[in-house]
Amino acid sequence: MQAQFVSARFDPTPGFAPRRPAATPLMAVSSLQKKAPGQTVFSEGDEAESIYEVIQGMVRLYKLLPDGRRLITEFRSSGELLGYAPEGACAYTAEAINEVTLCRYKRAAFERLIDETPGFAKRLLQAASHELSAAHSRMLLLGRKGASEKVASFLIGMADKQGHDERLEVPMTRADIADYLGLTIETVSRTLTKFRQEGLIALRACTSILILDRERLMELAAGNTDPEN
Amino acid sequence: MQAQFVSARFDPTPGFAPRRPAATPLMAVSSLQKKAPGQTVFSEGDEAESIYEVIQGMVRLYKLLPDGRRLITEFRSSGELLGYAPEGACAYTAEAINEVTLCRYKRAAFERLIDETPGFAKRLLQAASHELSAAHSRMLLLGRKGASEKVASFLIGMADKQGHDERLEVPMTRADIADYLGLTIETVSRTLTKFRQEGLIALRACTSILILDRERLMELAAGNTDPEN
DNA sequence: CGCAAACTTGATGTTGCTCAAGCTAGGTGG
DNA sequence: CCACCTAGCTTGAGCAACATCAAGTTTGCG
Repeated sequence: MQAQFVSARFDPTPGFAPRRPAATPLMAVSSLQKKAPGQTVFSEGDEAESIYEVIQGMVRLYKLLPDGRRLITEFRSSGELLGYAPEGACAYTAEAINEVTLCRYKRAAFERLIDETPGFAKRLLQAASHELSAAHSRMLLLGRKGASEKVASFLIGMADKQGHDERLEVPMTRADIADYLGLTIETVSRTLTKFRQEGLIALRACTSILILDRERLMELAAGNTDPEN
Repeated sequence: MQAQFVSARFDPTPGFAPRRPAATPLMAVSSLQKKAPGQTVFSEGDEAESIYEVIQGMVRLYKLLPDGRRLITEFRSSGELLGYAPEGACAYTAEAINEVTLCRYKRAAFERLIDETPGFAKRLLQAASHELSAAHSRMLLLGRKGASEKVASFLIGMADKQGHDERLEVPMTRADIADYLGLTIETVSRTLTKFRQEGLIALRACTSILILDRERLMELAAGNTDPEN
């Protein structure tokens, strides 16, 4: 789910709501939690007993095939929700990428809130619809885009998410990026090198990318093969 | 969205609710609609003015890249909903595959119903969550499965959807299947031929498939490369 | 019966994967 | 403070899976 719909509902300052105890029914049952890089929040198939909101840091959500092939369905950062699964079992695993702070809500209390707070279910529904729309775009990317288009989409998407036009902080490894795009580490690396040689980006460090030609990257991301140029 | 949550709510006989005019507030604003094969219900980017429930037939939902590459995000059949987009614009195009009967609900009335019917928003939310979970599985398929695994997943998935263990009616063309799996027509055809030669399936006609070795197909679909056999 | 659309099959091509080194950077201990 | 060490990244060579291009074949409909 997307964009602070829990804390924001009760406190206009996202990320601080849970620290004021019992200001609302929900906060009474919420608790802060920290995760070190690589730690698991919950695993695919677990019973969904809690809903989490990311306060700080970045989380990867992924699914595995039996032989270890991995696909990261989404990255979650500050203000975003994870773990809501009315069906019972979690559909994916959630792991901390860097140092992560989470706010945890008990499932039962969350459900009660949905029932008792007029308009809350509708807000969640709108968030879920938005997320579904994003999921469809990702299917298009995974099923029909080439490597350059995938990497360009990733760069533009992350930049938008971070709100910067130019500098782009990439806390995840190349392996994470590869598993997010349905590529291998090597192909991601090669594609970034190619972008660098073409002057589309610059790499300050592995984790810090500068977007030099946003126009061209957006063209690529959109799937315009663009014969000129 | 999934599984008759509109008509089923008001009438236990799915597909017949809209035919009894004004039995509920929603029906007062619903209307039946027919579409010939290939006809468009709505297009990606259109303002979402209506929500549709499939009464009969099958609909494909897809997204396009500028150069015509297509990815079918989902097939919809009897009892399933399409077109709910609170954000305003449709995220995908919807087209009839065969002769389709739809029940159309006005957006405004649908929204009013959400606000005024206790529990309705929650039901929709649960359906949306279920759909999200399916979307994640499709990402795994599109990003990490090979051609055989994809086709096997398609066969098992369609069989489950139709409720049959053995016979499988495939109203869509090979092109539709290919665009659903992120493959080409030729690869789908070759893979089906291979399955036939291996005794996993039999083709009565192009549109009618018999599942002979469900076990093995499910193994394949799950991604078990299975060295024995 | 004939036609067109859909499907199958074959030959060749290309993209991205695999395997295999090197390289770089950040953290640790001497 | 510096050298080492390791995890992560880059680069290269060869390869496999799937795409593309090109005929044929079947199917369903008028």
